[in-house]
Amino acid sequence: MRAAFEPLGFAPAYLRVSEAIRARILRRELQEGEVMPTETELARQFEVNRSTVREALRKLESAGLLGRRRGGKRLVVTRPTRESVGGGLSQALALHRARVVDVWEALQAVQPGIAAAAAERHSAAALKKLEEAARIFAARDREREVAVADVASFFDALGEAAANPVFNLLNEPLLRLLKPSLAVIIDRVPQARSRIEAAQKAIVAAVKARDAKAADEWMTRHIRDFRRGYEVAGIALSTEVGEDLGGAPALS
Amino acid sequence: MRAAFEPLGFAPAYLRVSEAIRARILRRELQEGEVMPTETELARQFEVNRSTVREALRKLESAGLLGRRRGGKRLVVTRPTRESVGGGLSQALALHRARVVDVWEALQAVQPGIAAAAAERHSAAALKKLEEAARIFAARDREREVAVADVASFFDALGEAAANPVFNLLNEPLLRLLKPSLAVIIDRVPQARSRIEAAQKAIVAAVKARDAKAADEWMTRHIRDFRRGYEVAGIALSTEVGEDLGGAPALS
DNA sequence: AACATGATATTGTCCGACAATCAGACAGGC
DNA sequence: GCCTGTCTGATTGTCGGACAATATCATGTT
Repeated sequence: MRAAFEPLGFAPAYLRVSEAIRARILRRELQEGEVMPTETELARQFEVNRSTVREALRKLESAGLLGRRRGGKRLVVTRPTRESVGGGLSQALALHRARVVDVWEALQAVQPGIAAAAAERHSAAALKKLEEAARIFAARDREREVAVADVASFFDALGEAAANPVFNLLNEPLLRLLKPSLAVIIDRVPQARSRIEAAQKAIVAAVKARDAKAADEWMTRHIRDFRRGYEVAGIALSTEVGEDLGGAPALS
Repeated sequence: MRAAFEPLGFAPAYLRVSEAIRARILRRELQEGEVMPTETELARQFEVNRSTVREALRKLESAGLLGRRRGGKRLVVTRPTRESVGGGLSQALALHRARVVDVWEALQAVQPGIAAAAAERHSAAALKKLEEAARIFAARDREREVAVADVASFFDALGEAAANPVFNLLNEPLLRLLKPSLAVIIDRVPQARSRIEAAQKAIVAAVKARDAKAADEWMTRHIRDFRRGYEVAGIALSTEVGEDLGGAPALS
């Protein structure tokens, strides 16, 4: 009995519908921004009930392939945003019991490469944004948790400067998971702000000078510093990263 | 007119239901493996119609938080698999017009770190799997596209050896996107197999010796070799990675 | 204990209905 | 000309009920 039979794949209608639409989106037959036909029309075309269509649409919606304009009613073809992808990924990581040290390690692996890439091929506009991000963090020295968001912005800007969508998408979830613990660090470690500021300045300089090697090294040091931060702040490296549940339950 | 008004956030019922369930899963009040109440029961508890509940469930299903056992009817709480997360991410990357060079660059950034981590703290079992993966690739010298899957397995095994869920989840989508072009390389570049084999051997040795630095370096070289492969195989680095649409439309 | 059997529960799908509201047209007032 | 109010139609969100197919479970049989 060498070859056991696969259960023959009957998929329920709502899945087949959603796959059909998904395929057309990925094949770019449905372009980004295009408004979808109405539910009734889709039901007519697929020859299924509207309820069935709606179930299919919900799947695509939460995959980030369909969305709607602010306050809009009709669905439009969308390409998954950093947020939607990042949300899914960080949620998954939370459930996989990822620890801060795991996230840190990933950052350690990824960020230097991003910095190097950014140094090599940033555009003028991207550089401007990066400098701006660094400036903002440096300026608002007295604010509270806004600083955390500013740090994230810096990494984001760097990711954009690297002009690599892969980096951009990978960045988002890591930063999201980093934020809570970073907030603690900034609260508890007095010198954290100045160290971060210094690192950002150095990185910006390296990027500006298109010195990939220097950018890489500074970033490596920067991330290593975070680890020191954890220790000084008394955050156990084996703490599990928890999803900030209750985050933005989607706006109609 | 300093403060513009936020649109007040009314969310439709199916979203509120899905968020409610999601929150309880993330908060671990619903444990992995637990079977969900029936749709009718949920409808009763939330005081909405069953259709509404179903739409909510479809969302969670495609987020990978709910799934069902092989041929099962009831939904069970699941934690997103590598495949489900990877599918979403690689799909997003395809739509973001990521190019092979982008994916390659990300690999270049991530893999050496993974190799180093694997060297530092692999378990005996993980090492065994890694060696096994390398052995399989080396052995099946005459097979066709299975080789590609074997390469992926090697990276997978390495990711597992690194014992970091973040690495594991990041790995998956990158490998998935790499596969098609890797197949072309193996087809067109005669020496590709032996070079990969050699690199794998070296990496395994470094990991076994718990020599993080060597593992890092060999992996760096290994990935760089892929780039050479692209050039020799005549694959333009600016080729867009395309999702293999039609892949496993989900099995009932 | 393993297995066949039948009753029950549950999902997948359909139909039809209605309120809310979004989009666009249209008219009136400043 | 631009803003406001009003109207109409189209579309979504939600509901209730229905039914076939089948997974689940308790039961009885060997």
